[in-house]
Amino acid sequence: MPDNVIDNMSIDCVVFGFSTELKVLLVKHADGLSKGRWALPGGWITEDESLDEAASRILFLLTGVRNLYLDQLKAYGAVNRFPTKRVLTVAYYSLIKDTDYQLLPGFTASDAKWFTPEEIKDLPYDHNQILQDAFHRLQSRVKQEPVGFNLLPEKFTLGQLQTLYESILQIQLDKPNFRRKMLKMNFLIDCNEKQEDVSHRAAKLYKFDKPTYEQLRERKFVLDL
Amino acid sequence: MPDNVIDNMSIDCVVFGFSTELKVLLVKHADGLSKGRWALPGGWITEDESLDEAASRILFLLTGVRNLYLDQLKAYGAVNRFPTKRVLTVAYYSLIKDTDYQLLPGFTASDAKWFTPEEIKDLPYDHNQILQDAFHRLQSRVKQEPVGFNLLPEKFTLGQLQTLYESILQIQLDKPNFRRKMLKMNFLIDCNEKQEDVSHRAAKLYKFDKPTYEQLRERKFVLDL
DNA sequence: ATACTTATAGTCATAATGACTATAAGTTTC
DNA sequence: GAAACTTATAGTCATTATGACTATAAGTAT
Repeated sequence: MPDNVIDNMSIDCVVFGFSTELKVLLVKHADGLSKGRWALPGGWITEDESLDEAASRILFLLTGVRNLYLDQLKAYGAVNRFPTKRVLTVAYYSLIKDTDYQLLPGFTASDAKWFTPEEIKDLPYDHNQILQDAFHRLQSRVKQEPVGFNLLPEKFTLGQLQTLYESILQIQLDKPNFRRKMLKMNFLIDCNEKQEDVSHRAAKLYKFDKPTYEQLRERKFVLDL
Repeated sequence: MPDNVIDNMSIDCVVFGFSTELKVLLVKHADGLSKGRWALPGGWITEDESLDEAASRILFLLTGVRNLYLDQLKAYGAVNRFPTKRVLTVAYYSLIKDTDYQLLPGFTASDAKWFTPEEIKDLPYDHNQILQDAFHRLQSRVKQEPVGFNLLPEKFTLGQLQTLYESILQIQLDKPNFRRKMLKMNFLIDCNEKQEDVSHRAAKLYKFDKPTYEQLRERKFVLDL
C-alpha cells in the first residue's frame, strides 16, 4: 500500500459496457483476503485527490480510457463490510463504449473480463449490493438522460438502440412504436449511411444530437417506454 | 469530541419540511471554525454505527423524531472541503411532517430554524453544494415516489398537494388538470371529511393509499406534470 | 425462386393532455 | 342582505400520444 493513501477510504467502480447485451467489468483480485476472486475494480483514495479524481485514476489504470462517463453512486459504510478494519467505500458507476475500451498492458483477459449480470453470482464484501444499486441507478437514469449514447458507438441503428434499452430495462419493446417515439424526440440525426456486413436488410445509421438533447432535458422530459 | 468517533468521516443532513412552502432545517453551530453560522445539521460517525445509523442518530438528537424518511444523497470528499484536516462527509436528505417535528430540549429557536431555499445564502464548507444537490434529488424523486406523503399531514387537500408539488418543482400547475391526473392515479382515498377553519369553501380531505401506490410503483409509473 | 431476417411505413381505436369555461360553496365587505 | 371574493370542483373540446397491430421493403441464405 503506497504511503499517501487514506487507510479507511476506498473507491469501487461498476463499469457497464454494451455490445449485444449489457455487461459489467470485473477484475480478479491479486492479493488480500479476496485473492483469486472476481470483484468490482477499486482502490484506495490518496491524500491529494478528491473522490472523483480517485475514481477516475483507478478506472484509467484499468481501462486506459480517460474522461469516462463517471457518476458517483453512493457511499457504503456498514461497520463490518470489510474484514480487517473499518473502511468506507465510495461507489461509482461508469459507462464505456467497447470501441474505446482497451485493457492496459499489465492487465490480461484473465485479470479483467466482461460479465453479463446473470453470470455474476457471488462477489466479495458488499459488492453484490453495490452492483444491484448501480443497476437500479442505471435503469432510472436511462429514462432521463442519454446514457445510451455513452454505451453505443458513434453511429448506431435504431435496432441497436432498442436492444440497449431492452437490456437495461429488462423489458420487451414494440419495434415500430419504439422507433416512432425515438424519432419524434428529434435528437437523432440521420447519418445518411447504412450498416454494412449484416446478413439481412441494412439499417440506417443515426447519431446523437447533443445540443437538441440538452435543450429537451432542460425543460422537462421523461422518457416513458 | 467523544473518543469513539472516526475523525475523518462525518454526516450532514438536509432536512426538508413543508407547511405553506418548502423549508430546510438549519442549525447554528456552537463551536468550531463556523461558530455562530447557520449550517446543515451534522456530526461525526462513530466506530460502532453504520452510515444510516449515524444519520438517524444525529437527526433524532436534533428533532426528537425516530424513523424519519431518510435517504443517502452521496459522499463529498474534496481535498480541502474541511479547513483543518481531510474529512469525507456523507450527505443525507430527510423529509419530515411539521406535525411530527418538535425541537428537543437543548435546542431552542435560536439554535435550529426552518428557512426557505431563497433565504439561505451562504453556508459554510461545501454545504451550499450539498443543499443544491439535495434539492435536485428531491425534484427528481418526487416524480417517482410518494415523497409528498412524508411531507404532508395524514389528511390533506388536493390544493395542499398541488402547492407542495409546485414548491418542489418550482412550476405553476393548472388546477383542474392536476386534480384529474392525481385522482386518476387511484392512490388517494377520499376521507369523506372536509377542511375546517378556512375562510372560503372547504375542500375534501384525502389520505394516501400506500398499498395501491406501491403496486403502481412496482410496474412503471412516471409522474409527468 | 422461396424462405428467412430485419427494417421501415402506416392504420386505427382509445386514452391522455393542455387550455379552457362553468358552477358550487362558502366568507368577507358594504 | 346583497355583492364581491376566494377557493373547490365539474366538465368541454380539440389535439396529441399510445398500444396493438398489419403491411411492405430490402436484403441474405437455402
